[in-house]
Amino acid sequence: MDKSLTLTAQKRLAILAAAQEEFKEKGFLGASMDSLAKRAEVSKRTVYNHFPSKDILFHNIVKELCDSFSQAVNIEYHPNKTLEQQLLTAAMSELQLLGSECFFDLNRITLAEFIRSPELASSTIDHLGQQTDGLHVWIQHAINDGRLKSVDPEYATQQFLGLIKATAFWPQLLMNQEFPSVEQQQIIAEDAVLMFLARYKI
Amino acid sequence: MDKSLTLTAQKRLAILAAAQEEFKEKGFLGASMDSLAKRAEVSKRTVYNHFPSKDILFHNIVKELCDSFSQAVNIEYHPNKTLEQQLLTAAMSELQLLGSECFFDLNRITLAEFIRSPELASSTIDHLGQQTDGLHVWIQHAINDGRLKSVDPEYATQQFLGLIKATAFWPQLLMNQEFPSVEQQQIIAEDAVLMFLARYKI
DNA sequence: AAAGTAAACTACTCGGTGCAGTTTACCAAT
DNA sequence: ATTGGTAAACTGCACCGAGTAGTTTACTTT
Repeated sequence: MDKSLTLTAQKRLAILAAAQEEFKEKGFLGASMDSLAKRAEVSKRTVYNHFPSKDILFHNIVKELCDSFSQAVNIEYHPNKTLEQQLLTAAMSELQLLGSECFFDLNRITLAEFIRSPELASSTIDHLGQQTDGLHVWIQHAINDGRLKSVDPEYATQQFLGLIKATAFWPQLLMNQEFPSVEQQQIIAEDAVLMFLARYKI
Repeated sequence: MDKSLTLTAQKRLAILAAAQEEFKEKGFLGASMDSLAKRAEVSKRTVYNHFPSKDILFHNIVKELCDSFSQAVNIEYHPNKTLEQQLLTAAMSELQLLGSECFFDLNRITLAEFIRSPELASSTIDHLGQQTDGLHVWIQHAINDGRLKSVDPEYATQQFLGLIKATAFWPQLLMNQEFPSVEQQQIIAEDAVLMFLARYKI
């Protein structure tokens, strides 16, 4: 039971874990500090010793989840590889991100609040940076290299990701469909690449 | 002020309008019956005379919004028109739906709750039917007619709509970006059609 | 008489605090 | 190494003020 962790640290972890569950299940408003404390098997007073308020606890959870998948989708432009190959890699790595549990949890927790309060959204997005940045930079490079038609890279990125998320993100988030299998992911990625290049490749 | 409406009916409309605002701003949990009644300039008791509970009022709002745009996106397959032409029409009409205020309000109100509680989602979706049905039937027809590659129509529909929603729905819902102008809509629709047909046209 | 009204009221739940008493962690002295 | 002491952390409980959904009452308007 010791696990080489001071008891205080154990409690803290228990609180964070319980808070994550609670927020995930009930959202920010629905979550209750009493229920959360009970779930963590910790006195409510202890919760408040670690985190002064519900808001601060919530932001800690969000930040924790953000950091947990800081390995962004980094795609680098290689002039001597085919666009197909590079984009396919990007698509698969995006799919892996979408399928990862921590990323999904983060979205499940935050997006519901985003819809209601945009100011919360912006603060989190600032902290998160742009995980899509890699792709839109890649597109810019490909355009400069004369291999893609001139197009707003942000817009094209949205299209590409939208194509993937349409089948591998929104249905799972909104109607908890199951995440596509690896074979299905392959098809989704290939379709996205084919469609995208059919439109923009020179 | 009379407008040939019985006073009871006027109050009812005021309540529905106020409830819509309240739910839209604060979500189901955040909305308060007291605040709602004040907003409608109506006694709280009157609210409860019309709607026995908060849940029932909420479902009435959702149903009302659903019905308000019952004109679904109906696209019919015409064997002697070009696929481009038909799909473009469908895309534009989808964009018009996405841009319509009542449709957007419906989503703003419901999707946040959907993310949290899938069972609520399913009941509403049942009542809503499938606004995408038109398109997926169209795709099936085009496949049977030998003009599109064989593909799961549901999947292809998701891709097509995902392409459009990526720029004309999710950004507006989550980070309240402004809705694209008519010219931008035209571009979005054309891009979606071009990409889609480049992938699936025979 | 029917419907609407304000206001008080019930029976909660919520986030957050205060406090007395217990447990843990850690450091020093034996 | 065991002891003892101290400071910090944890506990449980009562409590606060505010706010919730929903009800009741007593009164007014139409």
